[in-house]
Amino acid sequence: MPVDPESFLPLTPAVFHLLLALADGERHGYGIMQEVASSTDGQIKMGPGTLYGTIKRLLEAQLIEESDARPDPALDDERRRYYRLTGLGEKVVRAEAERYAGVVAVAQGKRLLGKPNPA
Amino acid sequence: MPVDPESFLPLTPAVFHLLLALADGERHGYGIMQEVASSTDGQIKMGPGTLYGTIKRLLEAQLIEESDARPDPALDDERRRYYRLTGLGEKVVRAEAERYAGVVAVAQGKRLLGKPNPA
DNA sequence: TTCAATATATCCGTAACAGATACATCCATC
DNA sequence: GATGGATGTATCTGTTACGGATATATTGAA
Repeated sequence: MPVDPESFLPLTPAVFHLLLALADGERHGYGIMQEVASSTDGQIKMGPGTLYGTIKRLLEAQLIEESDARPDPALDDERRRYYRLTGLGEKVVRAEAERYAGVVAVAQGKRLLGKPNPA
Repeated sequence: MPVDPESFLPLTPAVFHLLLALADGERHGYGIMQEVASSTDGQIKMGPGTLYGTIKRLLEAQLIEESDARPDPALDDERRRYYRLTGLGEKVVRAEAERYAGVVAVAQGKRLLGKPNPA
């Protein structure tokens, strides 16, 4: 067991949201910003300072890596740099998601929330 | 509508865990520390620096207030200072809990988590 | 051609975090 | 009665993350 994903927890909100944005496929920086904003319904807006600073730290920690893969050249933009989760990054984001679920369960136990909607 | 609870969001993790610890009744500082540790299964450990600094800021923001109420004198300790949520504090912690639930739903949508356990 | 949106990147002030330190009391044990 | 660990509050301070401002350039629509 080389690295324990749990040792990265808890993640800062910026780190978690960034990893979460990459959880369903690679994206470029600006696309991460948009995904965070849209998936949180505009509640979280990551500015460029937070975005690129966090990307740099996540690259160093090897939770994400840059990708050479390019989408359909017709849709591409030369300036873009694409990133994806590493294997470790995926384990970490999953562990943090589970921690979040645990916190939500605590909040439910204290009757701050309605019971989960089994839709 | 004097103050919008949403305007406090997102809370920092320390603030959220502290408010959550008070959500089911008043506690003293040290008791908050213990509740945070036990409710998160030891994953979150709040040291005294974070604890008392955060309490001070939450008092100023009027999300919590000090309580004069004393439990059974036989079980009490003179040194303790008890805190409880204000009406605003409760609205804020509920709003943040809902935001957390939303993030968990996003993680579920990206298949990072099993479906919620309808136990 | 003009302008907003896209796209990446750095700089830096502010604020939160978190460990170290301090000090006192309570309580169980020897 | 002494000792020591847990309880309890509080401050100080170094480190770090955050986040707005700024810079620069390209794309694409009007």
